[in-house]
Amino acid sequence: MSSAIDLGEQDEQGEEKRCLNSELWHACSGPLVCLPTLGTRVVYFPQGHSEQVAVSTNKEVEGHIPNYPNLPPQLMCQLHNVTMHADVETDEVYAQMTLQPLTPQEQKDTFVPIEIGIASKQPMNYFCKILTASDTSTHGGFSVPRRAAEKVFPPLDFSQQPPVQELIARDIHDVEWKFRHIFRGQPKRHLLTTGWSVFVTAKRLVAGDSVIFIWNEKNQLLLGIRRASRPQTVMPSSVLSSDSMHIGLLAAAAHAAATNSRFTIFFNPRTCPSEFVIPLSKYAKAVYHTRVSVGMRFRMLFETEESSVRRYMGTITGISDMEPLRWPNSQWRSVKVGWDESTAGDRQPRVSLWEIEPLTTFPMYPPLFPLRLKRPWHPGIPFPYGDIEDAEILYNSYYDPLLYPMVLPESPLEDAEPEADEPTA
Amino acid sequence: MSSAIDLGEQDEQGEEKRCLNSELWHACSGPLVCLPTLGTRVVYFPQGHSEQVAVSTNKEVEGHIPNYPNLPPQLMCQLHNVTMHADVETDEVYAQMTLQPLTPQEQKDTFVPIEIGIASKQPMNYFCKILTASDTSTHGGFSVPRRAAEKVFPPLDFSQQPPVQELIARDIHDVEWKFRHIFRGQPKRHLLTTGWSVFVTAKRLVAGDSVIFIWNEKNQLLLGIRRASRPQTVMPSSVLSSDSMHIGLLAAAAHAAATNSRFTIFFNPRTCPSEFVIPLSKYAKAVYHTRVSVGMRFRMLFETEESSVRRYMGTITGISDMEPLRWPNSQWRSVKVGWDESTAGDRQPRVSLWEIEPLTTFPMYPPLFPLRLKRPWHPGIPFPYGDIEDAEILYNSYYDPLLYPMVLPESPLEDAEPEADEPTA
DNA sequence: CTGTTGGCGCGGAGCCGACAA
DNA sequence: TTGTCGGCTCCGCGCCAACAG
Repeated sequence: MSSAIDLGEQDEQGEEKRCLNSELWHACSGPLVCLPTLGTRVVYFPQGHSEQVAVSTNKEVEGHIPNYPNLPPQLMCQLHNVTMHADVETDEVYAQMTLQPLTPQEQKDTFVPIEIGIASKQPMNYFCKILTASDTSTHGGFSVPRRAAEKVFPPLDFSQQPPVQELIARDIHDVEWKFRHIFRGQPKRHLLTTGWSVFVTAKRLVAGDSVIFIWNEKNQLLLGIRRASRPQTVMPSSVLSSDSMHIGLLAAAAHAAATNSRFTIFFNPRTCPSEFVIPLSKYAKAVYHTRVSVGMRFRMLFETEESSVRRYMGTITGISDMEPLRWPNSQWRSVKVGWDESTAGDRQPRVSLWEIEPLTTFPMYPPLFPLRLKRPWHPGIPFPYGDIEDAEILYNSYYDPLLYPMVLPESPLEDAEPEADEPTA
Repeated sequence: MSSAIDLGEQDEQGEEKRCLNSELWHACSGPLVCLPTLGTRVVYFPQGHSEQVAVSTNKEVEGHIPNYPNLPPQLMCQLHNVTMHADVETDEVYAQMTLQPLTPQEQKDTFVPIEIGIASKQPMNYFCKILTASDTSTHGGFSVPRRAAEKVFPPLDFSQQPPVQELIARDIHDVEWKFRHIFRGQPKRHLLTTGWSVFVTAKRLVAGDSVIFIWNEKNQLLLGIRRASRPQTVMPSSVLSSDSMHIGLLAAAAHAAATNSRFTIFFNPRTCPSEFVIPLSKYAKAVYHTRVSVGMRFRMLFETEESSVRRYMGTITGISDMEPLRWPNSQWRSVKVGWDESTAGDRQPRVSLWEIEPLTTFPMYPPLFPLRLKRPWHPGIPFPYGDIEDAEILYNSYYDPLLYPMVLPESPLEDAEPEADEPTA
């Protein structure tokens, strides 16, 4: 029950619609969302996946979750499939990925590629407007900001009085919507009148939601929506308990890791606090190439309400495991931070290394020869700072995996305990 | 995001609304739905739970699902909580249950109680009408069947011309809806006019859906809906893959069974093909008290479109495991049947013993003294017909657990294999 | 430049009985 | 008994410019 944009091989689930311009999907997802490239190697974080489920179901884990000792906090995988989707009911965008954990041999043979994912190619001719009360009321139409209209709408014929034209825009399901675009009033302004209210009604838009218009290279007008209400989106509680969902994602990943078989995940960019499938190269660069220490200043990108990007500044206050018992030696949100601005409403108190940009860059010392790293991030053995709470200085390695091939552990599972189903504490 | 009707102890999830008349929930669920009683012992069937997920997500299991050898096909549990809910968006009814697998000691001490669940007390003064095209069009109101109006609506004052009154009905979320009830036209008929269309719009009703009006003992008018479209209800595919959901429910139940801890399930009576949590007494009566054989005739209750009940006749064509590899010795849909009427559209080709009513009843031979059954339905040891495909005659026991206490296996897990995460085939 | 409001006209929501099934 | 339709009325959707921020 969703439209799909297939980025690669055959979609396993027989989705029908494809070939929709992925610009619209990315525009709806936001400027910071970046999907990994099909066929490349990625790192999957069960903790991040769990966070998404917790946000989606609006419930933290309540019951007891079994341990999966063979499931590392970061799981290297081959990305076999990436498809973009949009919920038919709500137009909520999400991506489906098919991952396959790498065998020890594959990990050994791995060379970290250079590419770091599909750049979130924000289209040039687009605009995003937050709907006002007037835009969504039944009293009138949609007031188009002047610059927006001139940039993304076809030019009006100003010989007419008033200048009018019909706009045809396609939404993410490839459905056509027609609007009357008129330039009138005193002072003059661009308006969408006829056709606008049926769109608002059909999409159930309210003041505070946003619409996105895109004029792409093929001279097509695309139309997307983004809902304001972050809290409590879908609540599929009537299907499966949230505890079972948490167990399900962990057990599915653990099973796939144990058997080197494929598993499928969904990524909801609008609800998910942080991406939990990232390119291996991005991970390697951040973990082995970056030196961070307590007190260090950093920048981090955030999305604004108007769908643009701004930087927030902060200071690293600690480096430690987020969940030492369940996920020891995890890179997920291992950096504790404080934010400069007091209005740090939804900014997390913990971030991951690849999310931030340290300000004080140390000079790099490339090694004289390719360094062989003996299981540099094996979950079974501690990190350099693995036992240090709030370490003073952390530097992972001078080794640059983007410049030199990275040698990976020969057998990441060889000293792990047999998988059991036991309580944590 | 749902209303809840609490049947017992404190709801763990902090739901706010309660105390709604459960008559409405049962009316919306259908006349055959019967929830087990709080505090009693029940039998949980992972296979049935899996069926519900498959129907809800509209996807069969595609990937590979790990085995859970310690999870028996029928799991005896204590029922700690039962709450009735309705989805806020769709009014879809569902129940939440908290189950706790019994310890070997508890199973040993079990006496099968007599009660067999909350009788689905269909209220007396109610009616259910399938909406016509005229009922749902914007052209007019709702045509009330004469008998229905006279039975469940307050009597009109026929001294007026025409007789009119205002009806106030509460839906399952306790929201008030007001309607103008008038008796007019030539010939005279009961109609709901003002207020009806806003209800149809708000609930997104279409022709084919049903409405239910109930006049309960407290002189309250209740109003429920039932949607016609059985196929593809909610599709929460954007949260968790259906494979992960299947794994999740199995892993959650297996973990709870291994640790004797509580787990939570949701039951959707409108989408679920068969109830997968049934009272222990009902199970025991069907499995130990009933003799069935190939060729035997039986009756089974089904719900009609008009929310009433009718019997369909059929013949038993075989008795065997539905999924011999994954669920050996399972009572779930162990009876293969053929239906008399060729229009057996959605009637399953396999049913469970407790769903049918054999027509040829053998005389009962109560034992002279309480019979001690050594693990009569332990999953690790075969049933009397466990190795027989399409057995000619099956009789489980003359022992009647409703008349005599049933002695249960001392340790249902003692000879099970250690839990592993291995492929099936 | 753009959000909101008063004015107002017209299309469809919605009430009615007439039919017929 | 009740589903659908033509007729009719009137409410409110929706187009317009006038403001003001």
